[in-house]
Amino acid sequence: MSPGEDGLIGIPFPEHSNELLSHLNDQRRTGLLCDLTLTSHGARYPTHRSVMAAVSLYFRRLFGAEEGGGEGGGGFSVCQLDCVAPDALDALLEFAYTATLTIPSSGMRDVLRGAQLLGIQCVADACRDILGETAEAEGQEVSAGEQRPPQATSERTVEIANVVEKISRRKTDRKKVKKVGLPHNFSPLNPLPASPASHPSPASDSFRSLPPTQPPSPEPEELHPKLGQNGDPRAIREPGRGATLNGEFPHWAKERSLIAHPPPTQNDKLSEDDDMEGLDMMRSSSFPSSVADRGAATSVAGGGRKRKSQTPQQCPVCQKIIHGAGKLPRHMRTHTGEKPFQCSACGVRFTRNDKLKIHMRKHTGERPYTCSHCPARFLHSYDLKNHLSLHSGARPFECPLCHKAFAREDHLQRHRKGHSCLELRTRRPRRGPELGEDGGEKEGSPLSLQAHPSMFHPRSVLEGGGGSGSIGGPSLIFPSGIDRERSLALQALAQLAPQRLASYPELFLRGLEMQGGRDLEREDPGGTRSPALQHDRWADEVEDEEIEEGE
DNA sequence: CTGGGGAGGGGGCCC
DNA sequence: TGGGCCCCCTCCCCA
Repeated sequence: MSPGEDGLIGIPFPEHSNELLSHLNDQRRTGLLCDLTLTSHGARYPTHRSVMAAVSLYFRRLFGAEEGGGEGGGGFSVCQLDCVAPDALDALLEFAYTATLTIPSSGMRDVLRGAQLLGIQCVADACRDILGETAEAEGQEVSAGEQRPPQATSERTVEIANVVEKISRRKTDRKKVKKVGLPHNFSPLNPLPASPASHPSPASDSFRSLPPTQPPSPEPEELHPKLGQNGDPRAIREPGRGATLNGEFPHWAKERSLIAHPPPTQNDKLSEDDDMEGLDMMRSSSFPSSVADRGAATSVAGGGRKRKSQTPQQCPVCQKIIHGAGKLPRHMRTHTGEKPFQCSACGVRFTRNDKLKIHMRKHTGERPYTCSHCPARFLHSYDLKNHLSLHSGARPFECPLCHKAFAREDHLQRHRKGHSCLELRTRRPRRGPELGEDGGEKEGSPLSLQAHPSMFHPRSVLEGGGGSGSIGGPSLIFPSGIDRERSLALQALAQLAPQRLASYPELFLRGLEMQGGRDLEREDPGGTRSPALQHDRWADEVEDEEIEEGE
């Protein structure tokens, strides 16, 4: 084999990053190999310097300067971050190790503040979106220029101190998970804005002058760091070795060009060409989002990354292969529960605008599907199709057990599931392995109910608890109170389409709220709802019946 | 139990 | 590549 580039084979291990992160999180929780302790108001958080440097621009700069500056080979072991509320720091650490940000709405501002201070851009962006705030609004006061001199340090620190006090007062409602309101400009038939820039809500007073971390944007409201070299005067270095949150914030602007990405816009794709050091790191710490991404990952080693075709794409949550360009975001909404399309008449919300369009027919009275044999009109084409079978008298769907015929396949399914012919059902154990071989003879018949070996069998991340194939891996730790699947979905969405985080409030809160109700009921943890599984089981039953008839 | 309607979700086609 | 539109399938609910 030639040692040249042609001989290289890229074998992707898409779960590697997830497993790696998961193991690091385990180490963090057990204190294993922790070489850095973050403290905030007495709370201590063992962590890893490498992880923090990877996720936080602040720490990257801090440790980079530490090593480059020769401040000591051992480095800091304790970093006091009293300027970040303990809960927020906890949430940010959780994010760093799980790629999941789980916070109550009441703590959103604390986390935003912490993310800004620590230079965790994507978290800051997400929080800003949730709060309906724009970087522009926050930056109004500090828009004088990108290079605010360090003289601003003193006022900055005072503000931070005040802010932290406010944070402490607000912490009492830490546990209250409230639904964040939709953006004010949300309107029926008008999806949530795709860009946080379209959120006109001003930032809160206590927030305006915090050091911004918004990436460079063409808007004149571009923020600039206001925190001076002593960002937090109360942060003290512990005896011996310790670090304070200081020194590096003025350099945000310098490095921002490395991590920045344009504000989410319609064209905000994962532009691999951009040198998005920080964000790429964070993204890669999440999980593969699609088949295409896996392919892309294989070419990363070569330097320039190519974006392969997005079709088909694999759902990072349920692993399902989604066919069709642009269909994955649509599919992802089935996990996140995001319903950006709201009926202006009744307020019902939908995941898809075409569903909303059909729904609107109820209000407009439009029934475009008219029966040619009777005055019956229908909202759905499939209803008309079913209806026509009544005229024709066709009942192509026959129960293989009791031979009762139905005009609709779903009615046959219901019949089969019910007790109608339960007593006639299979009386022998399944013969699994032979199933696929016999299926062909029934192909094409509605009665066949044949198995489709090629059909995808979705693996529910909720079932079994094993989750070895799920994105986060079995050891990913998700805080109680948030649905695991939706947590994964949120991660995936953040990675797939950052611009869609404009609708993050809905997503996030769906994730927090979804603990029951119809949606969960419909998720069918047992997987029985999977069409493929259903067909397989039916095929088994039909096969059994055939055997019995043969006997 | 059955017929019918509404809705959720996936895929194909097109722009 | 993403979104709109449509068709299809499936499930749930109601009368």
